[in-house]
Formats: sequence, structure tokens, C-alpha cells
Amino acid sequence: MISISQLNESQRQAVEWRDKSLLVLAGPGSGKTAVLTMRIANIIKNSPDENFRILGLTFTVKAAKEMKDRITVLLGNMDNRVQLRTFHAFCTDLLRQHGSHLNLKPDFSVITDEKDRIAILKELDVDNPEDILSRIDTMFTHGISVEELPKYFAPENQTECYELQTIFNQYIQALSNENQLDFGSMLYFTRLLLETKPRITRQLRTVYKYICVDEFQDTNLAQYIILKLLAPPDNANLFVVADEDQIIFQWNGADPNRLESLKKDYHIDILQLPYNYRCPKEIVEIANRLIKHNSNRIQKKSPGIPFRKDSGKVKLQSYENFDLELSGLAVEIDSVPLQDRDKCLLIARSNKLLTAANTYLKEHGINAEIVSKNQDFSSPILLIMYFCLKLANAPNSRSMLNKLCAAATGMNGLMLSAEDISAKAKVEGSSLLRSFFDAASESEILNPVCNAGITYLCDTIQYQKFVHICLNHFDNANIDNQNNEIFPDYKDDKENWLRITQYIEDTYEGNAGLHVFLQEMDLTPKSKSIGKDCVRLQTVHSAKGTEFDHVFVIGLAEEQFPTYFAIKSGDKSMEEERRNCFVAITRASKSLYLSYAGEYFGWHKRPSRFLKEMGLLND
DNA sequence: GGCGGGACCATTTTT
DNA sequence: TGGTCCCGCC
Repeated sequence: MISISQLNESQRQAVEWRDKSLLVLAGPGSGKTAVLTMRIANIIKNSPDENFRILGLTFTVKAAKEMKDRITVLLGNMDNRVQLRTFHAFCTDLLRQHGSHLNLKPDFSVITDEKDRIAILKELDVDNPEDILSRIDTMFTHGISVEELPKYFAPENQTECYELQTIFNQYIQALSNENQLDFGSMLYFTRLLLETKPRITRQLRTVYKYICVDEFQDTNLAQYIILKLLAPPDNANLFVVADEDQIIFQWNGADPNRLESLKKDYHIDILQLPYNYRCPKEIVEIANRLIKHNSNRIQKKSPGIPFRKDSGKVKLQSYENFDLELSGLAVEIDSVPLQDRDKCLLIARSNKLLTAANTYLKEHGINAEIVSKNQDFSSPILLIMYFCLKLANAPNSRSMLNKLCAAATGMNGLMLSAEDISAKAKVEGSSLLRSFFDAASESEILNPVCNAGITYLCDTIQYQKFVHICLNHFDNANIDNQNNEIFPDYKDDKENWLRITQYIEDTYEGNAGLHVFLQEMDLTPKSKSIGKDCVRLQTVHSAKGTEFDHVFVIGLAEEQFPTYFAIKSGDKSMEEERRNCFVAITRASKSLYLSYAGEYFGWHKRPSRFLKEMGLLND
């Protein structure tokens, strides 16, 4: 890690910034995480006798963890004055503490599965639940209240508006009744709390004297409103890091105007970190040329300056058709020594191209894996254990019992009916979970789980003991099944489980209650482990925030990248598409390989306009 | 047998 | 926006 003396002038200025709000414009590889964490550490070190805290907000769990790790190195055990959370985790913390004012119980659970949200709407007898859900999400991400809704409907559509208002209210009520929140409603309730309980808001403002936001350009309106409540513009210390050239989540509520609002609302000072420490000179140059074509950028922002003196390779290849493009790609990757394969990232704009590339590479003996994150675990056996914990936390949840039965059915030929178990529980006056354990214990593999469950989840709540016994049992049972037929995905799931458990241990110092434990489990994405000599395949969006030695971008043709949609829907979309391309090429720290074909799936395509804009192709 | 017209396909997914 | 294929009609 770098020390203050190694910082460049603008980085040092940002790190030493103290008394006013600041917007730091930080392009790819500009050292923004170092700046953020060093400033936080600096402030804490220079105020040993004070009690205020610093709140650092990020979007991804990964970013929060990365900052936390760095802060721990910088501050040691002084880091308890720093809260580093994702927006959503911060909201859940707040709602657990103060949600009772809004009739939320502190042990609410988190819905991460879209199907569960749809199910709530179905319960409400909604006609077109998928469509309504996306409208509700729009209301959530844009912070649109029921009262404001008519503004967004034409006069002749007010009936439709009224229906949506009714459903929205019912949906919120249902979440609260069932004691569960989805991602959008966390923001909704947090805003409501801060707006209607000024004493709580005031207290938060006193405690969190400094607030830092990473990747601010990704905030949706609801999050920005919450931020403004926490850090009122007239007397706040807000430290915001952003890159307007990396806004690629507009369809999820991010918006270039948000930065404009920030500048206007806060009269904020602006500082740019101009150096790019990641990309070689050639790549910085083409990235600069490309992004210059976006007209709506902050005028003051100068092009990135390459810091590194060594040169990197940029290679552009064209092929007659997609098949040949893939074979060219395979040849190129083949030339990378096996031990460097895990430093290779293949990027495509769409999953369609990515999947095709994946198949092709594997068929031609190149170890490749599509990297995607799952919100949930995937192996049935671990899911059973997990759902048991969730049912212990929400003892009356029929939907959780349904999931649990679905996961357990099939184990040793077991057949379970949630209906029967629920009826039996009623008759015997026992809990759903206990009744489930009674029914499932006839399965050989689940029997030890059931016994442990009765002791440690029903008679007493000692969830760590339950987990410990289950994992031991699974491990022992797994020894006979090297081929993993009985426990598919178990290995990955267990790795994720242990990793997240460790994180929770560190964060809560072993004092996490069951609902907090489950919250962290729910909010942390689960990843698949990837082999050592394996090339990673990612879409542009999922590759954001990563860095690789060798980056390969395929499909640089009109209507692929930029997509047909972007071309059709005009300048604003095209600018976002250009930022997508900017993000893709700036992942590379050594070499960049770009390719396009003249034909995809039987359709003739021209080379991407972005190649011309980068100066790699003539008109 | 020659033709006009329609179908085909078309993105991304932080929590 | 593309190229191509196939159907139906004259």
C-alpha cells in the first residue's frame, strides 16, 4: 500500500481535505480508494479525543469490504469509529435500530428473490404482477411517493395511476405485515424515517460528522435524497468520489444529472485526480479520444494522464464472421502462458456473445468461465440448512416453509408437503420448523440436521452450533461422493458460506444475532470459484471496478456494441453506450485486444463507430 | 415462375 | 437498420 509521501499533488490535496464538502473526479486507475481510505484514516488519527464517526457508503459489498480492509491496516483497532457500509446495509442497520417508529420489527428479513416479490403481488390479486413490480421499482429508485405519482401520468391515465397508488400502498403494507423488506423498500422506509423522525435524523448528523461516498455517479435518486437528509447541504461535510465517464447503470436509476444536482445543491468544491496509474499510455490515449465524443461532460475535467511510462499492446483484429472472430480470439488466448490465464478478462457487451465465446473456448481446450454473481446459494443441501435458519428467524413464514420443503424434497426420496407440515404444526401446537424436522428426519442424510435443529433452533436458539453440526455432517457425507452428484455446487457454496461468516465475525466481533447474520448472508452476493488457469468472461457491466493484465473485447460492431437499442434510442443512450466502451477498455493494465466481425448470426454488421472514435479505424 | 411482403433478431442487472 | 428465406398470390 502507498503512503502519503508517495501521493501526487492532487491526491495529497484530497487526502488532506477537511472542512468543506468535496467532489473528487476520479477516472479509472486514479487511486480513488487509496485517497478515500487515507483521508478517513487521517481524520480519525487527528481527532483522538473526539467521538464523532465517519460513514463511508459504497454500492457494492466488494467495495465496502476492500475499503474496510484498507482502513483496518491504516488504523488498527481505532477503526471502530469508521462505518463502512453499502447503502442498503446502512439502511437495514438504521431500520433495525429505529424501524419500530414505522411499525417495523427489528428482526425483519430481506427478500432477495424476485419470485417472492411477485408472490406478494399475486396474493394481492394483481393482474400483471411483473409489470406492476417494475413500476413499483421505478417508484422506489426514483423516490417517487404515492402523492407525487399523478404528476407522472397523463390526465387521461389517472385511473391507471390511482390503481398503482393503491397497489403500492398495499405492497408496502404487506411487506411490513410479513416483516420483510426488499431492496427498494429499504430506501423507502429509511427516507420515511429520516423525514418524519427529526430527532433521529439530528442524532445521525451529529454522530456522522463526515460522510464519504464511493462511486457517487451510481446513486439513484432515492439514495441521493437519503444522502441529503443525512448531510444537509448548508452544513455538511460530504466527500464524494465520482467518475461521470463510468455511469453505465442509467436503467437502474443512475443519472448524469445527479452530479449536476450535487454541484448545485452543495456548491461543492471540485478536485480532479488526473493520473491513470492502471493503463499504459496507448490505452489512456484511445480512451481519451473515445470519451471526448460525449458532449455532456463536466467541462473542467481534463483528459486522463498516463502515469506509467512502460508501453502496452493494443491490437485490433477484424474477421469475416463471428465464428472466425472466436477462432481468432482462441488463438490469441492460446498464446498467453497458462500461468497468466487468470489475469485475462474477456469482455462482451451482451451475454449472448459471452455465452457463445464460452462454449467455443471450452470446445477448443481453453479453460474459461463466465463470472456472474448469485444472490442466493445454489446447492440443495446448503439451502436446506440456510432455509432452516431463515424459518427459525421468521417462525410463521409459510413461504419459507414452502422453500424449505421444495429444497428437501428429493433427498433420499423424501416427499414433503408444506400443507401437511403446516396442518400438523397447527394440530400439535408446535412451530412450523419443529414440525418440518419431525417430517424430514426420516431421510438419512437430513436426520442429523433435524436432530441438531430441534436442539439448537427450536429448544434453544444457538444457530452457530446448528451450522457447525450441519457442515461437519455434510463434509463427512461428502467424502463418499467425490463426484459431487448428491451435493452439486456444495463446494462453492461452502466457500462462500465460510467467507461471509468470517466477514460477519470480523464486523460484529462474534455478537451477530440470527437476524443480523441472515441479513449479511442475504445482502452478500455469492460467487463461484474459478480455476487457476482459467480465463474469465464478463459483461461490461459486471466488469466495472475490476482490473486485469490482459483484456479482450469482442463484438465491436454496430448493433452489438453499440447495441441496436442504443442506436435506436438516440444521443443519451449512445453516450451511455460510449461509457460502456470506455469502462471496458480501461480495465486493462497491460494489453488490450479488440475484435469485430462483419457478420453476426446471419446479419451483416459494420465495424463499431467506437473504433473510429478511438482512432483505430479510418472512416 | 416471378413478385411482394412479412418474419426473423435486437442489453445491461451494483443491492 | 440490415440480408435472406419462405409463403401466398397472380
